Amino acid sequence: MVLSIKSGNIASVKMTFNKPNKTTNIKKIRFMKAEKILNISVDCVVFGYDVNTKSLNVLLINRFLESKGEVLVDDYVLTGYHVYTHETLDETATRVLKELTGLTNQYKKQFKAFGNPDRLTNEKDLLWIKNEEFNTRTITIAYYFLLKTEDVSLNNGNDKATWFPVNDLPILGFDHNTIIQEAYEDLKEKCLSEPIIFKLLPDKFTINDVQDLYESILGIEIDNRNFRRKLINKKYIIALDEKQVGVSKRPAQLYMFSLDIYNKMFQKNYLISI
Amino acid sequence: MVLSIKSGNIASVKMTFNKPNKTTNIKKIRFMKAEKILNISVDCVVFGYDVNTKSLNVLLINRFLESKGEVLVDDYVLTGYHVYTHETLDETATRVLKELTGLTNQYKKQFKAFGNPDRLTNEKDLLWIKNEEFNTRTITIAYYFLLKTEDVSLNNGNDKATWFPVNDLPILGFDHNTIIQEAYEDLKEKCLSEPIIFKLLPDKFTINDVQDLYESILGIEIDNRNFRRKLINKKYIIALDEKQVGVSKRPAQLYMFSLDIYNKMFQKNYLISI
DNA sequence: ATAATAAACGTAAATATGACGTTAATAATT
DNA sequence: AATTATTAACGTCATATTTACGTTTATTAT
Repeated sequence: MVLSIKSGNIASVKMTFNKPNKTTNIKKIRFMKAEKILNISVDCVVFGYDVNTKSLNVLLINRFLESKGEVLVDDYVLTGYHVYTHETLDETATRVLKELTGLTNQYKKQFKAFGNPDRLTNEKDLLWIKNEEFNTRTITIAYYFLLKTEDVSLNNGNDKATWFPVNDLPILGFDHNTIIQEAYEDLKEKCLSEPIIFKLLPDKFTINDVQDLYESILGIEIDNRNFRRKLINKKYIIALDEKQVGVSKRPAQLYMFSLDIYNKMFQKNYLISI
Repeated sequence: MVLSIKSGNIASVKMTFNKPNKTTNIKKIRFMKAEKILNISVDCVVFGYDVNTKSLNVLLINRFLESKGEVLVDDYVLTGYHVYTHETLDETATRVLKELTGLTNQYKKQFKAFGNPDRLTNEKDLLWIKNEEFNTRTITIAYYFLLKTEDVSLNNGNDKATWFPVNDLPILGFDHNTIIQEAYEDLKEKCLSEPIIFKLLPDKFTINDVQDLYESILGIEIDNRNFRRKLINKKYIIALDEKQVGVSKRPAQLYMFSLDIYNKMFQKNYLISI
């Protein structure tokens, strides 16, 4: 959306941002008695994996602010919004994702709160905040989502959302580079011990797809023969009666992941590995 | 401390709580220009291990509120306080621990934010909040600390702090049972892959001390012979020229943990165990 | 038919784990 | 001074897992 606003110290302002537009928002507030908590927000690191380009991406939105023909701010930030008084933190995160992508029921994890007093105090952030209704001393609860890049259509028009490879991010507004970095660290760790890798892959995948994804996330090389054996032996990795189509070499066997079987088989092992 | 306060709907109130008393606090605010953020707090789960009784404990403080001779609230809660505008979340946690125990430089971890709209809405909580300066819609950033029970002297007089075994907690105020439960789950997980166990033990310990602690935390039995072999083979578990003293059976070898050696040896292994 | 390519399978050594039996050292007791 | 009780500490073997490679097979393109 593009808005013309008069507010703060800046006389005439054009700005774009990922949030419900003012009119809709006011209606919503009157109807649901929703009130934003002005110093508490949720920011979402949306990880999307592109199985074709083998790229782990983060969804960012353009933060654009112009006054009297001068571009004041033009960079990228995470998607996020204030917590409403009536909702849980999880609900805020779910709402934010839905408003940006239309998606619900994606894997989501609250991984850390960021609350340094100086987290919103660089020059561009201050310019931006002047035109927003929020507090400089805002604490944000950060979540990350895991989904498939292909599930998100970026043709919604209004939101200037763009995928960036997680290893090739621009300098972001606020403390959002830090937030992504910490989300990524958490993802690296968690994908080793929980089957969340499959949240990033299509329902039908090849063993090599899984390996490529692990290599993308972890930045390492894995021996294909050992990896293949390991995965195939898992009861919850199920070979389908299907093979790849449209490939110009020997087509690979397709598999699926069964969360049901995983959960039934799962038993905490207390292996101490320090 | 014991305070007599007139505020809210309750005419004459006696209350005790773990926080800087009003006078000190106001002075501090004037001097440092400290201002509490009224809807953001930090709560601390202080885990303390008692190597003698082999008990993993949580430090709780008594929440007591009396009006006209009637006891309105008399239960336990975690220690916590509002975040000041000038401080980071980590600093808040450090401050809260120091005010309760006098301790600094203890292992600390931010593990989750709790922000359900109904988290402070049971009867006792509402009574309590009436006499406090904070918002019913408060979000708390929860930390846990790992230390030795013996390092905390509870004879400070004012604070009614008490150790409770983590597996035998009373019903707590606010959502503090939930918070402790989640801290405990995080601790269970983390102690398997990081050498944080040693934060709970004295500098000099026996192999059996470590095993007992693991068994306390995880609630499992471990084969002593296999566990011993495993630990002794670690380069960073260093045998000292000392043995236990004052035991009435064969005294055990004392060991120490070298974080230096651990860090030098440490290299991330990307073992995929899903 | 043949070549090129990637998928898929195989093998052996090294390492780690789990289950259990045995020995050694010390303090208390006689 | 010898004996006993008790806990610390060491040892062994079978099995499972990991690592490091070599080999075969199926498919498409030529």
